[in-house]
Amino acid sequence: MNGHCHGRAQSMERFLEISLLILLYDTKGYGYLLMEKLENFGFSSEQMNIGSLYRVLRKMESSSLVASSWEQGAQGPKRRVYEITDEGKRMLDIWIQHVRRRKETIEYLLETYETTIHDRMN
Amino acid sequence: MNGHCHGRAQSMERFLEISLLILLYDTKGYGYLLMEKLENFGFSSEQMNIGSLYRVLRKMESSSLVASSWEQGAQGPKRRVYEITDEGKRMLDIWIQHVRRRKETIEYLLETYETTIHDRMN
DNA sequence: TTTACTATATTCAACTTGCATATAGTAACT
DNA sequence: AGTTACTATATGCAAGTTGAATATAGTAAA
Repeated sequence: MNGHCHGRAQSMERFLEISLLILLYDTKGYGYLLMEKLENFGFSSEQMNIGSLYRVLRKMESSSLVASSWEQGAQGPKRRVYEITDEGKRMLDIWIQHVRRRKETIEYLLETYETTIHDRMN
Repeated sequence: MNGHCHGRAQSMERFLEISLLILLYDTKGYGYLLMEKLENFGFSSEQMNIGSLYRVLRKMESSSLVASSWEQGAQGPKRRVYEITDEGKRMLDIWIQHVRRRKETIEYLLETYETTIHDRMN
């Protein structure tokens, strides 16, 4: 039910979804691997929990942002491998615009903070 | 229980708390007024709900980030007026560092997105 | 006395999250 | 064959967060 105009604008989950869509834009990926790649996006394996990752991937599949299939890796159990869909690309495009606005907001906040503190120092 | 090392790193609520501390750094303020000022920080009065604002202000008082007192305005009912505490300033200082890191993460995400999309275009 | 506005606060249902746990295949060692 | 370790996916539950609606109440003008 979370289109681009409804629901919470930018929760951690939304940020996670966006990161995953970017990672999957290039190449397919499965949970455990994506987990590692997510570190670059600020989801360190300490604070990021694997259960949430699998949950959000299933949710993204149910809303057709990604599609999955089972693949046998070199060793270990089968992997559920995800790839991005056209709908996923379309949604990423929309969500990225929100991220840009969020970036501006953060910049405004930091500037305001620095101005406020600086004025206090003098 | 949310010190600077525990709990969710940057929910909307945390972002709201930081914005409020910055607003209160300069001058005292009360709920209804702060509501308007928050627009600059990306909390538009449409999407921002006043109930959440009052809730978070009370919570911030209970954790000693702000202190409140009742004041009679020019007209209308009394206002609960908040001011920042030393503890609030200390916490803001810590949280701002998190925001800076978050800004970097967002920049990384946007750069990665643009690179990914650009590569696809050629 | 009714309507509108300012102002604060609470309730409730729905959703989100972290943590723990369950399940299970592979692989190495004994 | 049994144990341990590792890879991999998934679910259950308690606690926390949120949005929307509602409650309360003072002021002020019609």
